Amino acid sequence: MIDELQMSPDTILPLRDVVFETLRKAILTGELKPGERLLEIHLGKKLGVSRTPIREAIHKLELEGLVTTIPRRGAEVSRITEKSMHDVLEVRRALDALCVELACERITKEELTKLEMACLEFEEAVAKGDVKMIATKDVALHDIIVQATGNQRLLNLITNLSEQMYRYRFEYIKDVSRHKKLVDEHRVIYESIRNKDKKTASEAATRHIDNQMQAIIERIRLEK
Amino acid sequence: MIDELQMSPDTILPLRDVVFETLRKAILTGELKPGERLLEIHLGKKLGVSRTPIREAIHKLELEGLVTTIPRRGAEVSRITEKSMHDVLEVRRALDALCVELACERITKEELTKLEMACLEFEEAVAKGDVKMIATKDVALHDIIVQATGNQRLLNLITNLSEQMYRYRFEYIKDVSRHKKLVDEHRVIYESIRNKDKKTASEAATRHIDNQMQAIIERIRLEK
DNA sequence: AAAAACAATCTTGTATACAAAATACATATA
DNA sequence: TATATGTATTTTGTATACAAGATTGTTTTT
Repeated sequence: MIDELQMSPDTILPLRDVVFETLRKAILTGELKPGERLLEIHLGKKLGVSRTPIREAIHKLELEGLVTTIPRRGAEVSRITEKSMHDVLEVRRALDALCVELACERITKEELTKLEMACLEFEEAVAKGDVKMIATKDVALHDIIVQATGNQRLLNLITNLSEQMYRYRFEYIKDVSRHKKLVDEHRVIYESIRNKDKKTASEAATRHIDNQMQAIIERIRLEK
Repeated sequence: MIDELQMSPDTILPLRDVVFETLRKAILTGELKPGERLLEIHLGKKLGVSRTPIREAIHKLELEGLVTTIPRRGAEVSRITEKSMHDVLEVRRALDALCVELACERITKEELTKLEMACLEFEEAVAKGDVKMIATKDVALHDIIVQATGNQRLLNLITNLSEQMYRYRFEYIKDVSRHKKLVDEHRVIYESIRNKDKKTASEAATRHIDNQMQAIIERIRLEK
């Protein structure tokens, strides 16, 4: 007899979710560009589904902030302005500071070990100079910290805010001269969390986002 | 000839938005109770519309966190747990602190005057002991501060988080013994924003939410 | 030639129909 | 009696049809 049997949960993912993920990815990777209109019939034909799941996916994307809709006119990919990105990063900075403070209080020994590992793996990626790997390891590291807060709502919000800056995630990594700074900042964050030193941790996290903000805003100005 | 003509924007509000507002209000006021199922045909009959706008409204509510849906089973009003409320308030506390800090930097003279007025009106309501009025003036006061940050994203997030605790908004006001504290806290917040004293302002804002948290969590424990 | 009026087309908003999955209840079986 | 099985009902998921508003281009008028 079988004691426990777990079925793969996404065997029959609803179409609307498939469409949502597809469009989301297309927007984040820049395949669908800011300002581009999202026509329901057109997308439906392209993806081989009816308008209904397309509509539902578009609405979900709207709530996530990735698309903007005008009544009786339809949806378009949200335009990114310097102001909107600044707004996002300003909030993100505060929430990241909150994250590390809460992590100081609540992180477990296991998570702390994982965090140290993530730091090392990040340094390794930097040593290799592999930009894609650096980005991946950076996300992994921050993920561990958010998880350690145990706050689901905080996790959701940070995930969403990160999404808004996805297109620019390489900007602050590409500049090799910043690499040492990045490694140092991660180390400070890790050590201050280990020492339960909230003040140092939150200052480091704030600086960390500040640096990214600078790089991203610079990039947006260039796009004009 | 007419130079400018502004049409009332909600003359032809889409049905889905009407339904959304209706359901939202019903949930916030407790007419629809946590755990209650939201059946599409049933709601459609009740509101005199088809399933389509109901579905779209439900999805929007889901993204706002007010309802939870299980695939192939449907939606129900989100259940409020002590943990989930704690998560919400923990984030809210940090964002409110951010708000007053940004307000210190960016508030205009006009907004500062409005804020002072709002403080006085709040005190007036407290003097009268009118709980409903106190709640209204409290919201108005905080609204001015969020507006003063000029950060649209922050405004959206705080609005959403406030929504999650709407049902409990009277809890910390009903207790008359807390009234003096509330008035004092508002005054400290106002004055420190005027003096551009970020530290004092953010500490006061944090305490302000902490007090609410205490009252609300207490209330939730009693409900069990 | 410029502005207004009109018509054709496109696109969203809403309703409805049908398919598939989940649930509940009754019946059969050990 | 407890468990399993089968069936009817309910409910969501998706497709499609139709109505109404928005857009565009053309024609008409001044």
